[in-house]
Amino acid sequence: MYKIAFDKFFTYSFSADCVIFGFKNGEIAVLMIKRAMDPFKDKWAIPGDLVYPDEDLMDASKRILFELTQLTDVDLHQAETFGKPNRHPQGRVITCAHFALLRIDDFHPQASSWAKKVEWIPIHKVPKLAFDHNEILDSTYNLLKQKLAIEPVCFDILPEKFTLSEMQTLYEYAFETEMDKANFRKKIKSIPIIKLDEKQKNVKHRPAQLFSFDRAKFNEMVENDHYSFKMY
Amino acid sequence: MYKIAFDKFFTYSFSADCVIFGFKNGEIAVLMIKRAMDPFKDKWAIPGDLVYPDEDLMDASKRILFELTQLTDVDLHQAETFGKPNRHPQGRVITCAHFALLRIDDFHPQASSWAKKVEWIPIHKVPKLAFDHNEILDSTYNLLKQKLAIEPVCFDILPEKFTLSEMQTLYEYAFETEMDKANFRKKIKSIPIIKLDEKQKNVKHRPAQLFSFDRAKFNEMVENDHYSFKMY
DNA sequence: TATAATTATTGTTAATTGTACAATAAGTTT
DNA sequence: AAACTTATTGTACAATTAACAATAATTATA
Repeated sequence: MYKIAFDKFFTYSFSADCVIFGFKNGEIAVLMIKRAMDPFKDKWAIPGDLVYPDEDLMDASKRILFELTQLTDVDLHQAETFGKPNRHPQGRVITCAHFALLRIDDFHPQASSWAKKVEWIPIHKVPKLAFDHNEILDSTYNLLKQKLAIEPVCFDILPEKFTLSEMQTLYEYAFETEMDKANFRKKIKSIPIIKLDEKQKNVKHRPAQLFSFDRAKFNEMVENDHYSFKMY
Repeated sequence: MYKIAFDKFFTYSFSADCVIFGFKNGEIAVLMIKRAMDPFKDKWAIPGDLVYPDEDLMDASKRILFELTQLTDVDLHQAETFGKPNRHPQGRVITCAHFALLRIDDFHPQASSWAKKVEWIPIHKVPKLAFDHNEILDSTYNLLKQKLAIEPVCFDILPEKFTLSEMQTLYEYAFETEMDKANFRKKIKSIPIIKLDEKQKNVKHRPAQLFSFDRAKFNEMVENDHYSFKMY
């Protein structure tokens, strides 16, 4: 087998990046940190750092996300791996992107370690980022859109109690298309959601009915009936 | 940043694996090599090896595939990355799986380097493999099935000239479901395929019409009409 | 208090697509 | 020539989608 070159620092290392998506004010946003150190000091970046030599990738992602943003209990999934030899100015770093969807209101990220700031940035307002992080973000956002079409991940990013209009707005934002209200409701008829005894509050118009996702029923349906989630 | 440990060979290295799919005799098959060296000597494995420190991931995949099987001009795509700390008995090796679909009849793999044998093995007859390669194969095959549902990749794996029954058989095999012939033909009506002036030969029954995929038309349709490929 | 404005929710119809199954066609084998 | 096998086309009905109309429940305003 090929021997790694031992005479240079950083010749061959591996990192994990965590692309965290949320939904707020009708926009999908991504959690970014401002770097407190070089390279790319003061630039916005996706939270990420090197994986320890004996550490599992997923464990590393969770540790790194916690170190930089203090977030815990985030359900991460693997995305694309980026390995251009020159993507890191200080040496060869191959990085494996991970992503998660979470309810912004239920989490309270705080900058720590070498992260100077943490902030939710709407996906369409993300500036030029450190390293190849714009490319990583694009790839991962595409993956998110694909997931939204075939898995019930919208309920990971919507509030626990949501209105049908909020759900529709999420899909309209992600798919960049306007949908008919009546038809949207018919389209989602087969998804098991629970009509709550609660309505929207503090809105300047007729308050909408609140719903929540019936995950147990959904899992049961998938097992029994070959139900498959489809939104597009 | 974390420093990689320099005092052990193999502490931290990176490999690329190439999962090559083909379609023959009504079965999806995968190209496997028999290992000529330890660890897992004489076991079947997915072609793969270490990435050079200054080599791009995709370049590495192509080089490695060529070194082990002599295949060139294979269109590889990235799949999942596997990074359990103990997945390689000799040290930490993170591997990035890649996959390709090709027309078996157009390629002639030959074992070379430390590959003792190369062989197409039907996906449902794959034995216990070296390392975590069964897991890698499963993950990549799932990706293939997902692609078959939403992209016209079936035409990469079917012969250049194919019959509609062959196409149906491929989908029936991948989705593990029987389909109605008449309805299958209606379902694919919107996919641009060219009816050739040629029929099947050397069959013991009425020969079927041959078709080929009209990729130019397909690309045009995607651009103009928001056409989207859907098979499920 | 009535009316306008806004958003939520439900309904109606026609067009499209999917499903089940029948019928016919074109070859090969006996 | 008849039987057999597979290819190909057609038909009728069900289910889904899409466009658009209508109604309901609130809040804001005159």
